[in-house]
Amino acid sequence: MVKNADPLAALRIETPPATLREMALERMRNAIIRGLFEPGSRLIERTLCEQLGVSRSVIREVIRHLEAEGLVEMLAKQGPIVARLEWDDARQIYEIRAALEATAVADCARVADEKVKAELRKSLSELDRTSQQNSPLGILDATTSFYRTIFHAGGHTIAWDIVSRLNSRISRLRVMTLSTPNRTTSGPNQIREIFARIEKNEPEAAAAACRAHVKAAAEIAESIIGADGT
Amino acid sequence: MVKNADPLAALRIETPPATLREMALERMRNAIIRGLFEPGSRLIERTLCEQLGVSRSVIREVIRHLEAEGLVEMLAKQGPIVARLEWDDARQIYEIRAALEATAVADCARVADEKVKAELRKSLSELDRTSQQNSPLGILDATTSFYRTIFHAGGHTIAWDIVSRLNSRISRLRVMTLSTPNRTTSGPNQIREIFARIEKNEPEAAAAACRAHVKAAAEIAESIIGADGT
DNA sequence: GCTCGTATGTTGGTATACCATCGGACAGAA
DNA sequence: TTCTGTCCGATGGTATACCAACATACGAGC
Repeated sequence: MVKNADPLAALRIETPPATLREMALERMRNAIIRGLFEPGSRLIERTLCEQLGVSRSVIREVIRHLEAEGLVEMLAKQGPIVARLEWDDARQIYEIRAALEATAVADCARVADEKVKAELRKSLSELDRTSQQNSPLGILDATTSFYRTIFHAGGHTIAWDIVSRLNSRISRLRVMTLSTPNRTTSGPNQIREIFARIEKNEPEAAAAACRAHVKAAAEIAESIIGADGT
Repeated sequence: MVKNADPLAALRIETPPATLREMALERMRNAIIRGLFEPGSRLIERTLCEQLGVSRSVIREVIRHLEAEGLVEMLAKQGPIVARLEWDDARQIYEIRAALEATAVADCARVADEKVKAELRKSLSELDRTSQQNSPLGILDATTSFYRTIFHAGGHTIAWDIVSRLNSRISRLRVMTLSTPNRTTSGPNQIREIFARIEKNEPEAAAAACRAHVKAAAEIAESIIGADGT
């Protein structure tokens, strides 16, 4: 009975996470988030089969998953389309984000040790790099990594799942928001402010900075979406 | 071009929402929420096929959906099982609920008109009836309907989706919580308190009452789960 | 010319077939 | 008795086949 002795744990052969379905899910989700498909455009199952090189069973199961995530809508008698985003939905999403992120940031500021702060600094430098390159997608990734650290530091794994999912629904909006001229500098500055408060372990101030950040993003988003109606 | 003239809207033939998949999804979700399957128990696809009278394709797509909802977990090389619930997850869920429900309740208290209040009263009387019958499932339904009204009144449809989904993940816990001896009376009393504040349009007080309600539920849940480790 | 009916192709819904892998039972050897 | 090798049933992963419903195009009839 030498089972699961800790020193032997390293021997474990990790199961390849490679079912076709999981790979296809990853690809599809990314494709939608990255904006490869227009919102409202139809997702023809057989076409996707060819594009991804898998069978319809796989595609259909992936679509079910994305449907539950809110990235795909089903039109009765017509099939799946890339989910459209009403401004009212986006507004709600920003509100929920503000609530959850502020809580997470505050908790993070309470417990953050040097290790967490170091990780956050790393994300920040990545943020600097990508924002100098004016790369919205890069900024998005860096911001995501910043917040992921914050949520996990405070033990808010479920809230992080929710926020991630909400973010993927407004990803297009976020990219447009980030492409706004002065946003390229103001966004990172606000995030730096959040970090500064976390660094000093000031929960309330950090949460306030976080709310301000989300609010600013929401306002830019509204001006964009109000203008073009997408 | 007489399309969509309002008076004619009633003529529209509603699409029967009846694809096998949707029906199966509903049944399966309910079965899990109602506790017909033990958490951790395996969901054998072919068995479910027979039980529901549909093919594996349908079952598998439903499982994909439930997986994304967090009601089902996939074990590599073993297949789907009913999701288990760690106390830490439940704790997080109660936290998130407290945040979202308090916000919704406050907003509802701001905008609630007589119509909303009447609806809430209806749910309350249903709550009375079911709690006198000592019917946990009935109490759950009435509570759900109470909160649904609140969330929709304040326009928080997305938050409602999230809360519903979270609640389904802790449904077993909720039922156990409601079965706690004094909970049968204390729960409804707290909800009545929330309503009283909404009725008087006192947002802050309503939110506070709501937080107290969720907190109490969480504490009972912790005592239960701490005791039996389920 | 306009309208309606019909044919056809596209598409999603559903069922089934095939395969690799895993787990346990069983048997044989040390 | 215990360990080990093998077999077989169970199970999920994947692919394919079939069907009904819808959309479009086209043609007949007014």
